[in-house]
Amino acid sequence: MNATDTRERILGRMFQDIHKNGFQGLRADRVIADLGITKGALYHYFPSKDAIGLAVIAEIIEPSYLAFFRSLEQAKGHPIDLLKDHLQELADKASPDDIYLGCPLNNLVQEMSPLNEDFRQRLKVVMDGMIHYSTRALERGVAQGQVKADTDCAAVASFMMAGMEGAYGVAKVQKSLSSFHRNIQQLLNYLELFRM
Amino acid sequence: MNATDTRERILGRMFQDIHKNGFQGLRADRVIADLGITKGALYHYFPSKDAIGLAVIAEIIEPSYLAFFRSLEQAKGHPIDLLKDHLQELADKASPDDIYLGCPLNNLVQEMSPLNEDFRQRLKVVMDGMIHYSTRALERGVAQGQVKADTDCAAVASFMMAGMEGAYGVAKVQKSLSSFHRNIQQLLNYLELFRM
DNA sequence: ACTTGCGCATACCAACTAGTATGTATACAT
DNA sequence: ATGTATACATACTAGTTGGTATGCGCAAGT
Repeated sequence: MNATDTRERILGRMFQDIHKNGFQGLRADRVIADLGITKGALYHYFPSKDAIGLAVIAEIIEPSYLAFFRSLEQAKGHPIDLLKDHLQELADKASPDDIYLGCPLNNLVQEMSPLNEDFRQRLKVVMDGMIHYSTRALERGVAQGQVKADTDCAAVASFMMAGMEGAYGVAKVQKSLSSFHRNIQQLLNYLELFRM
Repeated sequence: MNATDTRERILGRMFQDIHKNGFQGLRADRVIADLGITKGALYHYFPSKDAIGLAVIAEIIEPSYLAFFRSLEQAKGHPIDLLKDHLQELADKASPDDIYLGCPLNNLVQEMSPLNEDFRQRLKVVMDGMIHYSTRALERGVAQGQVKADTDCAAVASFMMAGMEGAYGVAKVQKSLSSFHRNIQQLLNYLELFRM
């Protein structure tokens, strides 16, 4: 096993532990014991606990969340359909555990935004990115006559994220996958309003 | 100062500290030092840290959140207007700090639902209550011809909560009051769809 | 062969943190 | 007056937690 493997193994488990317990609930000792490594390895790769959290955001959360939204730039098709399909896919792929543990991005936003400005700015980059690419997709739709001309694309894109995160939150406290599906369905209905 | 005063002073500060730092970030020592009392007083009223959190939910969060939604049972007026007015009031009254720290209910939901089943169930009671009373208000609206007959009242009520919580979350990471207003406005537009 | 630096392991610590054991002043009932 | 419960204060502890200091094997460059 080479060096990058160890680093990525650490990050992967840290992500999982943060997902379950939150960043403040993350116990580095627990994770490294679980991985069968020691503090020497951990602090060889990361100078502090905060650095671990920021690396998880930058190297795991941001790429996975932005991948789809970046792809909108090159995507063919009706932007409303593209966005709806993505939400539908999120709903279809969501396991009970995904719902129970919640959206990793949303969890960290709720927990860390008021506590650590570095975290907030990193998380904001992800959120702003998702909104930005969605906005642009809708604007192209307007230009191409696929989306109603009077649509406030930025507002719709922003509310799509809000609805998505809110759907995760409500489903999380209710521990209910069907609740998530119902709320995503309502969000899909909302998006449909802006189709030309 | 009598006994109930002390207990309520403790709960109030605990609520504030949880609001800022989360339950896992709550430091009882910090709060009691701030209040000028000692551990003797704290553990006289609460057997454990968990008990403090549950008391905060039951005695502070639940009453304040459910007050409006319970009032819907007796309220006169168009249910869509009642719900919209409440959301508008939330938006109008929200201070930058309210946005920065987020919705206390939502914060606890995100943090504690996967970690502590007692917390989750307490929080679920609040959330279910809000949805329940909103659903009933919409259903009365259907019966009175104020709300479209084919409305899935429970789904709309549920999504209203999701949209509200999501609006808090997006605004929180963006640290932006105007973001909150924009998203609430979109939620108001959504609700308007169901007016007869 | 010898140094250098990487990739860890071991041992340790200081600070914290929830919780406890015990004492005590005051109010109130008897 | 005396017992009793309430409402705290003081002092302490056990367990944890992030972080550090140090050492060591090994691979690669010279």
